[in-house]
Amino acid sequence: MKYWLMKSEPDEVSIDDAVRLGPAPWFGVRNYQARNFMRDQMSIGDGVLFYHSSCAEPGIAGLAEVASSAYPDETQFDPKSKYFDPKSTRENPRWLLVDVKGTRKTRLLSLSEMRTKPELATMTVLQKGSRLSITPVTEEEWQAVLKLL
DNA sequence: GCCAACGTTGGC
DNA sequence: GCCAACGTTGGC
Repeated sequence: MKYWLMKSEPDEVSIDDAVRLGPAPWFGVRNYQARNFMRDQMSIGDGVLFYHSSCAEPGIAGLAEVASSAYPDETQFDPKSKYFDPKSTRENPRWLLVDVKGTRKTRLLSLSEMRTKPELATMTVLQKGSRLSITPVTEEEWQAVLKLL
């Protein structure tokens, strides 16, 4: 059992959407490190901190869990999608994803509040220059976040 | 809209 | 394989 923080723009998919939809493909990741986490390290049932980014109040907005193993992201094959990748083929797909199931909306633990908590200071998402949309969360960090929600 | 930080691309 | 140029992320 591992833990993760996954960023989503609430204008695209919010925690409300994720809870309502149930298990849904986490499409659109186009970064190799983030892809590799999904491909190599995620397992069904892993805990996910659902983070709202690029919005008025960025922060952790709810909880979710990994709901599938990795499989190809269909949007890479769709020329009409903004995630289309002309260099990818069905025989050798470049981009994989997992299904993520929103489990519950929580209070918003804002980025600014997170920065005030010493017990969260080790979180990758808080490190300077960190931009990855998927980052691992330690057991200690996970427990510390849960206590604050 | 700005810009720091980081990732990717492509010429050599 | 290096690295400059360019693109993207994402908070502010």
